Amino acid sequence: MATRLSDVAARAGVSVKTVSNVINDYPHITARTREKVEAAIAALGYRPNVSARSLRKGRSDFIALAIPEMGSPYFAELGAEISRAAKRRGITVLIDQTEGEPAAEQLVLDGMRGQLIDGIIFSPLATAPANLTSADTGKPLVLLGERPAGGQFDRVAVDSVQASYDATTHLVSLGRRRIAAIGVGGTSTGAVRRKGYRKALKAAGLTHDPALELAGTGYHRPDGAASMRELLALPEPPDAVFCFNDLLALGALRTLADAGLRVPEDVAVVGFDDIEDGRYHSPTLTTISPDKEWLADNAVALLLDRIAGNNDDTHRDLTVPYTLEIRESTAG
Amino acid sequence: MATRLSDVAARAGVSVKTVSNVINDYPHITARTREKVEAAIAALGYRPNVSARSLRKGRSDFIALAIPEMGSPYFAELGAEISRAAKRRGITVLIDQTEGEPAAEQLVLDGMRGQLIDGIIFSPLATAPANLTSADTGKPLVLLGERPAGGQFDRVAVDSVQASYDATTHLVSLGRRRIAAIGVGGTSTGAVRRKGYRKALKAAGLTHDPALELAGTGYHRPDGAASMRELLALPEPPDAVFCFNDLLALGALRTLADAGLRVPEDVAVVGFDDIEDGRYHSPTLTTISPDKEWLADNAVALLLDRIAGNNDDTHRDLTVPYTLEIRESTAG
DNA sequence: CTGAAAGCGCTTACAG
DNA sequence: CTGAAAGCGCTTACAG
Repeated sequence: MATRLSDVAARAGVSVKTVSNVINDYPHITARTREKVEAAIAALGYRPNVSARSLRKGRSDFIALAIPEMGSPYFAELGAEISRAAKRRGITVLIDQTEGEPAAEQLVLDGMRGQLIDGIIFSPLATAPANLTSADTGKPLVLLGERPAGGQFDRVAVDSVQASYDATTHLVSLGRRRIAAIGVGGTSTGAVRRKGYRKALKAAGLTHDPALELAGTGYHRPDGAASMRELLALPEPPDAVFCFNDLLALGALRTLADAGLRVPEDVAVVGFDDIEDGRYHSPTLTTISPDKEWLADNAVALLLDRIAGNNDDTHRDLTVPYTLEIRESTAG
Repeated sequence: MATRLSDVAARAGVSVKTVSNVINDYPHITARTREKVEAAIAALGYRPNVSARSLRKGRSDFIALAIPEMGSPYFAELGAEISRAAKRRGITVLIDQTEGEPAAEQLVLDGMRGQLIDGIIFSPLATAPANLTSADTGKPLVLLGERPAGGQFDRVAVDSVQASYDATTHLVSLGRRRIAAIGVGGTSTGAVRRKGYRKALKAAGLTHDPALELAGTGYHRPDGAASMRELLALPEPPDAVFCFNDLLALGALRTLADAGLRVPEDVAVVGFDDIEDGRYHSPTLTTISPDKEWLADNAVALLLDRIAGNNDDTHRDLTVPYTLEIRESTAG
């Protein structure tokens, strides 16, 4: 039915081994032999069977990317970059949507893929560090995000404390004094970014007001919109808001527009992620812009290095470069 | 090294066949045997090797989704829905980013996946119908989008002519008379949506003005922004714009904001896709909203039906339900 | 229900 | 360079 290696060999008049050598770019093939084999491959439309290859070699050249949701712009953009970075290296990426559910994340770690993948890039949301430690994937794993890896795994992440410090300090430098934060709850992202936020307030001689720190229930536009409504209902509303991601900021901007408030005159807004929406929103959104291409490229490179067998015990922790992009939402 | 089926069999004190039967939910297993086997699986942490299974069965329970780019909101949202729909049925989705490049699309069709996948859901951009016809994937294929399938393949798509007619007619009903269109160029999407646009103008007794039909170079925000700038530079600028997707519309809104024009008072804007950004933009975006979950579920169901062996010759063409969501960009 | 065996399509020592 | 053969881990007739 499907053409096999042996069919190609027969047609080219060479051994199976030689065809395999050609396909895998092994040395010691004369140009003439290579030509013959390639002609036979083309004539038969032969494609190697990856299941068979993977079964035999124990390597598939597939890696998994496990993210909470691919419909969310930050993860969509990141997934696109990681796919590209992998493709450049001849690797295919399988994307797992965990929806942030512990069970789904555990499935990923348990090797749900049935030994098909060679390694995994994992952006955890629900899984606690303790569980991560016990996760015996048996495959190399690179962590994304602020969740501390406990020195167990390689990790690639923005220095969120410093970035949040910068974002908040920017608002301080504008003369704002009642600076709120949206997204402090739940995840470790919230905790880490709040740390930088508070640090900046302290450095500016401001005390943080618990009433201005909103947790919300998630990191999406509706959560930002709802949190902003709470802030506006305060006896003394804020004159600036640092949202812990752009989606929250976009939701907050929507609430401010509905309330007829001017941005940045009445309330200045800063986000985090630099997703494309923020660059076209009215007003355009000031934000922390991590270098996503750098992130993707280094995460893939790190993983492939481990897959290739580099197992030294010094687990690497890479810090993603970022910039603060000042746009209309803070600079009228 | 890795535990195998035979290890489980040995530990459970049963035959390899019995373990396989349990794993694959075959009948005629006593509860007691099943328990023993499941205990052994749990104790050993056994996971079936999908490469071996796929090699033997000729089926992997993997399908591919080939889209131009996963970083683009519409495709990101659609990909998320398709992943979910597939997961519900025990199927895993591999996502291929073609970047709309002919070579990449051809690779997909040539079965680059090396017979790993059971079928493919394909959203073509560059590949012409003629090439599609000749594509001998050897696997079931479901087409997405307006590109006519020529009766060759199953297809799931919005009735873009009708939807564009509705969008344009909505602008007419607002009393607008100089209604521009952005995105008429290049792709078959542009051609089809222009058809509906012109039809609506004609039905309203308006003639279409070539100066108001902008092709642009793509379907992203910058393209929409640039096209809108061209329209504003016209001696007689439009009083409404139908953008052939939301990204174009969001770019156009940005240009209008920069120009100090009011939406919808000066210019009304309609998009197509209903991506989440449009629901939070200021102003919120009126748009054609296809039922993405319906689309995803039916595309997956159609493909799995073919994979299961339904090969009747009546190729199916499913029409995705949609609504016109009227928001601030047309209803002040 | 069980057990022994073949075979899916590769890669890889092995002997030449 | 070639050729013959083993084996990756499954599933599946086959005989019982």
